[in-house]
Amino acid sequence: MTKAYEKPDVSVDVVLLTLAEKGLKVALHRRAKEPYPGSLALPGGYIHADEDDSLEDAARRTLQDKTGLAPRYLEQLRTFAGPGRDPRGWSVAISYVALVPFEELAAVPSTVFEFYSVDDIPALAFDHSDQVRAAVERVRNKSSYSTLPCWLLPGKFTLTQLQHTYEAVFGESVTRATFRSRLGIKVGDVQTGEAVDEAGVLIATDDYQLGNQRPARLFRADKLGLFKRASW
Amino acid sequence: MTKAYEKPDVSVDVVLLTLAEKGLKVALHRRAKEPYPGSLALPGGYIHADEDDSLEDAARRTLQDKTGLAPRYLEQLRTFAGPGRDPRGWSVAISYVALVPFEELAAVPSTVFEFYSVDDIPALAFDHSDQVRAAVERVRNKSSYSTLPCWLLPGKFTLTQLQHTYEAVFGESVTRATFRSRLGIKVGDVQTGEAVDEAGVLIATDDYQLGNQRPARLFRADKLGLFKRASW
DNA sequence: CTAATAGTGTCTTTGAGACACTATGGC
DNA sequence: GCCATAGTGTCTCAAAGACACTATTAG
Repeated sequence: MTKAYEKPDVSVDVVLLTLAEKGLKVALHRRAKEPYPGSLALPGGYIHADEDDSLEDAARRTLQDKTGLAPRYLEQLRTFAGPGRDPRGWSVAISYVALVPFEELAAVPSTVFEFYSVDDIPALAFDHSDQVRAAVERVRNKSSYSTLPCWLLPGKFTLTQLQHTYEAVFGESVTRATFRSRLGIKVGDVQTGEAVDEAGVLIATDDYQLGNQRPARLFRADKLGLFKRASW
Repeated sequence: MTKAYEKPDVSVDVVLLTLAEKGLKVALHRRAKEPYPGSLALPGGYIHADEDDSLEDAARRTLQDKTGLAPRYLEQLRTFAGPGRDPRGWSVAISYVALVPFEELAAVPSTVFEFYSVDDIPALAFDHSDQVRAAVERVRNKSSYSTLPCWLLPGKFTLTQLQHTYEAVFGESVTRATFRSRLGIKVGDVQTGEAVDEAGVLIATDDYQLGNQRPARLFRADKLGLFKRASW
């Protein structure tokens, strides 16, 4: 009963998603080493028992090492495991989802990642295609009842930009008024600066985005807000 | 770069939940061995790389070995890990939630488990309290937009029993008509046997539960159904 | 002034939920 | 007949969403 079972390999993979003009994209890199050299894969790596204090730490360290990025949104997705996903044997991969504004990715050398539309994913190493599918499903689903899409935008954004983000995530359009009422923004509060979404998370700043039109108030979100009901 | 990092221990833990008269209960057993001998803990065990074909297999095997149970509902919850959760060092625990009808537990010897109300959990070994909390949160949340509570009932059940189950999970009552409309059951369809919930998962059988009143049609659910909108 | 986009008031329709009425068994 | 619980029809009120109107900038 106290037989020592062979320990499986344990790694952390990160599904890094961003929003480009044509919709959600996933960041993939080309593997150099065995197994699957030359294949596209998610960024990931082994846990470093001596330096990682948590799984999230390991995920952040992996991204930091490979790209220098520190994503503002990082969430555990699910754990993928089994005897067949890695030719070296029984393995465990704890998968994370990271959301990064497209603008931040300009700082990453273009040789590190290739970006692919999440609705048109090529063949990937290991079970990484499954991980991407699960991540996209999670993001779409969670966006329907939360302020999650805020993390695909820069720190400050207009309501119209946020609306376009939701529309890109879901591939569906709504009217401005409908969008705002879905967020739970009470009419009249945008101008007074008391605008607040249903979850009390969207914060009106005193800055405006100027341009060839009426200036638009800029908002920010500090934490994830959950709506009472799904709405998309 | 090819330094061999020490592999963490990997185990699977199961949060086994059931519904007794006074609400949701979690099954706990008293540990015999180190670490934490004498403490209450979740059932769990190491992965057996030679016999487990998946994580879910490992979870099922664990339950089978300890109790002989084969839960109809089993779902991966989340992975808990870190250097501090087990005194033996960096460890990874993939947590599963299992739902079992109270009736099925009669077959398990009463010495195996003690049942505790999920809203009044004692101190547990490792981070098992966190796991229970997360499991309950998941079950409550998912019940608000799915037919998940069906798995807390025997194979066939009346709509009233199902309503009582939802009410026990949430600790809140509604009228019969409200409950049925939440499921999306169209009026008039219960009697004709075409009754179907919003997700098309509740199946009307031809059996009725008799008693000192008008007989109630029995239903069954084969798979989990998701509603379009949360409703509790 | 016009063009362009931001913000809001109003109306319609849908649907959630409370209530009360009808149905059908055991006694 | 009565009691008890199952199943359903109806009404009300609130929220979702479309549309159109007003507001504020640049040029």
